[in-house]
Amino acid sequence: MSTTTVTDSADKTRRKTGPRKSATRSEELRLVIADEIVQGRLSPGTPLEELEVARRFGVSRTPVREAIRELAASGLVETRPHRSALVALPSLDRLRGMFEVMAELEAICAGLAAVNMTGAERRNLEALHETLGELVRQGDPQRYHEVNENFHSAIYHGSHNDYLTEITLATRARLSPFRRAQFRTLGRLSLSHAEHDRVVTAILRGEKTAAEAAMRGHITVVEETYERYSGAR
Amino acid sequence: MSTTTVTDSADKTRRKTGPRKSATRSEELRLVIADEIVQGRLSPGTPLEELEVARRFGVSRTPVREAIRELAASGLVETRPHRSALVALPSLDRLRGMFEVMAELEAICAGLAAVNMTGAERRNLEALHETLGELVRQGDPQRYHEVNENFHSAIYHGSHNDYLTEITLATRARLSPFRRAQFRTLGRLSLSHAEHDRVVTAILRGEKTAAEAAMRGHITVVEETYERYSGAR
DNA sequence: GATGATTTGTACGTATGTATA
DNA sequence: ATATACATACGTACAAATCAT
Repeated sequence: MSTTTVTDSADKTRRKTGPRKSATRSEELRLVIADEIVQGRLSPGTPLEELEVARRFGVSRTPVREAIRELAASGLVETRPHRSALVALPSLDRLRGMFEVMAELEAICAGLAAVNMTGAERRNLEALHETLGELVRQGDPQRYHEVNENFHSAIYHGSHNDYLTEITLATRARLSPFRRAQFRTLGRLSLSHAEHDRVVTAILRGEKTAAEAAMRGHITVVEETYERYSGAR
Repeated sequence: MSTTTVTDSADKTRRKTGPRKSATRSEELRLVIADEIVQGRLSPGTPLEELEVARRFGVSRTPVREAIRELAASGLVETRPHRSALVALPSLDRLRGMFEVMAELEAICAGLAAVNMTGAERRNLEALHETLGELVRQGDPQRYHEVNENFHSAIYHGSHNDYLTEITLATRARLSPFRRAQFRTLGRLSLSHAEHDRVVTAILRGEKTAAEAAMRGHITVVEETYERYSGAR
């Protein structure tokens, strides 16, 4: 039998409960696929065939097409007319450029955060930093990675510039498939934390230029870590 | 020169002639609508009804929907589920943030251009600068505006960082509907050129930091010009 | 607040373009 | 080189949501 009329559990009525599902299928697909790319469950270069994706999610090709269109515009996938979309696979040159921009964007965020963060935001940043210190001591790369994301996000938001925060998050998402191996070694973990310390100190003191420099250095080191693991291409 | 020229009869077959039309209707629509927004022919806040747009271009709703989706992802239009898309109308606060980011992005471009530009690129930048000087003397705001776009684009490309160039161009496009009144006064024209001079001098000398500072100052002044003309909102 | 009109969201069929034998 | 296979591009029909009255 065809899979039409999905029945989808008798609940068609409006449910205010539940984890805030997105209103349209396109949007839901976009979020799920983006997450799969960012989390690395879909590797760069993987083709996204409309029919295959549609079957996988039990929807028609239309919302799939629209989701892919938006993912392409946001840079997570690449499309060419009359050919299947692919999970984005930037050249090494382009990746270098993206890392360079990432360092500058994060530096700008840190500089603005040093000036604009509220007292509560500064205390929160300090707390995150201390948590990360604990995780270094415990040697937990997995959780370090998670809290590290929050640490950086806190600085983006601390800039009090929504547009800056958006493009920085977008760039981070596009780079995320290529920095997976970052915290494999404990040495890198502890070095990262030492660099964070310089960033936090500068921000808490309100020293804009120092915060920028510290963050720029931190991100550049991250890039070098990537280049070592990725090898030539 | 081709003498045949069959005067497009019912020509549905492949026509290699013509001004390189884009491959798909969606893409063509996206480019045309984006241009209308950037050029100011579609004002911020204008609704983009799918059927109306479809009729205007003589196509079905499908490619219109896809074009609008991509424009939304690039920030030129805003969409909300089950409601018509609108030409983007950012709050004044958000606009300030976007101008702030623009200044930083252009500063980064200028700094990298100072280091990375080739000899040919430097000569081309100098030539553009001289042309702009001519246009100031002639008092031609219209053409100044046009060449000014090329001047800034030349610096973006001079960074030799494609990703940086892309997000800078995208931000400029999103801001363009809000800096229309920039060169209304001759005083502004001549001031702009004086600022350019500092930028060009620093770039030609390869002085990264000076180029960044000069460009940052230039863009900030542009913002202030905007704020004066736009009024409170 | 309910109802009809309008507009968006999704499904599906067919045309068209691309790659491969 | 022509033909064939296959995926996307577009159009159309209908369902669902929003809005205007």
